[in-house]
Formats: sequence, C-alpha cells, structure tokens
Amino acid sequence: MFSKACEYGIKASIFIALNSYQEKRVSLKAIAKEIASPEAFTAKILQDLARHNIINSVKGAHGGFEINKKQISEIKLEQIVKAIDGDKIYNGCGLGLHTCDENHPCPVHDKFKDIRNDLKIMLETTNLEELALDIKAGASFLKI
Amino acid sequence: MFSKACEYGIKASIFIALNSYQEKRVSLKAIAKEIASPEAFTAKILQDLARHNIINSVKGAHGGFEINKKQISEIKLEQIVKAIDGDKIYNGCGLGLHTCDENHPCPVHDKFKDIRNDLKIMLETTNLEELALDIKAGASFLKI
DNA sequence: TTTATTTCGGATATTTTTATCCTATTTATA
DNA sequence: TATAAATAGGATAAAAATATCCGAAATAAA
Repeated sequence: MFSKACEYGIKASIFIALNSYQEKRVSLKAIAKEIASPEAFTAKILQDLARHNIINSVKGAHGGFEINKKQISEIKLEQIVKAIDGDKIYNGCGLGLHTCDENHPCPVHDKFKDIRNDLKIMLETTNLEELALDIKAGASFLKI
Repeated sequence: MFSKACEYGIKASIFIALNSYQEKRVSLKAIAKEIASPEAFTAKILQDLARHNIINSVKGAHGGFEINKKQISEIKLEQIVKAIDGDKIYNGCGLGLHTCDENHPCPVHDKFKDIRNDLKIMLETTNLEELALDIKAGASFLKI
C-alpha cells in the first residue's frame, strides 16, 4: 500500500510526536532503534519530512528531531504520505491507466472508487496525536 | 496498490475473456497491443496465469491464450492478484510490522482494517465476466 | 517433412526502491 | 577555542521490480 519510506516516515513521526509531548528531542539513532529501521535510510526520510515542515530538525550536540507540541494534533497522515510518496495514492488508476475517470474509466474504476475514497478520508482525518496516544497507552506498537 | 505485473495480468485476463466468448484465441502480441504493455514482460505474466490454471495457453501456429467460456464468470480478481502478487495484500501490515493483529496492532491497524476488508471483499466478489461485459459495452477501457 | 507461427523459459539488462558510506556542517559544552 | 555530538547531503551499493533478448519446443498447414 505504502512504500517502505512512507512506513518509516509515519512510524518515525509518531515516535517523535510522543517524545515532543514531554519536551524531549529524539536522535536519529533513537528513532531508528525504536521503529526498527535502517538508520541512514531513515535519515533521508526525516530530512524530507523536515523540508516539508512536518517535523523540525536541530543540528549539533543535543540536536535531534521534534514537533511543535501544538501542531501534533493538526498533522494528518495525509501530509506525511504526500511528502514521501507524493499523491499517486490519490490520482493513480488502479490498473495504471494514464487517464481514468468517470468519462474514461478503467475496468475496476467504480469498484475502486469507494475504497480509494475511504482511504483518502482516513488519511485526511487521522492525526498524529491520536496515533501517539495509542502508543503511549500501549494500545498499539511501532515494531515487531 | 497493485504491482505493474498485476495490473497487466488483470487487463490481459479481461481481454482474453472478452475474446473467449467469441471462441477467439488471442496471441501475446494482440494482448500486449490491446492493453499497451511490454510484450516480453506480459509473456511472463501470462505464463504465470497459465501455470495457475487461470488462463489456458496453446503453443504453436494458431496458438495463443484463452479461457474456458464456462469459467469466466467463476474467475475472481482475487485469483489473479494472488497468482501474481501473492497474498501480501491481505496479510501485510499497513506499516510493515512483522506481526500486526488485534493483540499486537500497528498504529493504523484499526484504521486500515475496514479499508483492507472492503478491498478483500471487492476482489473476492468481482469476476472476469462483469469486467469483460463492461469493456464490450464500451463502459470501460483497457488503455490510455 | 518442411516451414511459419507461436508460446516457453533461461539469461540478461534497465530502472526504481531501498540501503549504506563518508565528509561537511552545526551546535553545546568543557 | 577545542572537542564531541548531531544532522545534512552527496556518492555509491544492493536488492527488487520491470523489461528485453534469444534459442528451444510445440503445432498447424503447406
């Protein structure tokens, strides 16, 4: 469904959010360990998220990644997915047609429409805060 | 959502079904042209579908691909997807966790559950016949 | 039986995605 | 100011997905 890069990006964002609530900045190393991802690859993704102003990066000693506490509940999964995978998840045709819409639908266009739309709504309405709270409560997990 | 291979496989199957209703066997060349796919790559996919007994291949002059007319309405999208992409679309965790279930959910497990299930139901209930009939009626398209 | 046609299948190539490595730069602190 | 701790980012490597090539095998028809 998502690329590996996107999976890492979502998990990393949740972990950063979780720590930001406690005013804790987290290092790349800590993030990669927590979400069980390759460190250098994760670094690239975090840079990408920082460039998109989804997370904030601080260089130098005692540096690391953080998210403005007040913004955590405003950040939607959609922003992370779009920053990393682009919007192909929205525009793309289920069967790869170049143009696929009501006037020129692919064979599964109608069948996919609702599913894709549900996914879209889910990504647009799910925010980082709720995901972080679940992790905090032990109701969900970032690895294994 | 699906791999390119899977997209080609679905479109090819629909085109073969369409022709099989008219007792017409179609060649790899004709298929690749109709669905705008690379010929040699499509060949591999058709071989795969044939090995899974979803389509039938006939070697030699006047050979090609066909589907038993009586089976067209019985072949579900699910079979094609599973033959080509495996069942990762069902078992895979949205965030790539090794184990992700009710007892050990990933952060988006609940959010994804319904969407994934809708997709599953769609693939399990959509058959080749209805897709072929839409193409025949000009209500959907295999390329562009 | 020869020839043309067509799929089969192994080998290889290209592209994209994922992952790693190394140096530069930034920053806090001793 | 020197040092250690971090991220930034360019270059490269490895793996996976996509795509191509070519000879072998099968089959219909001349």
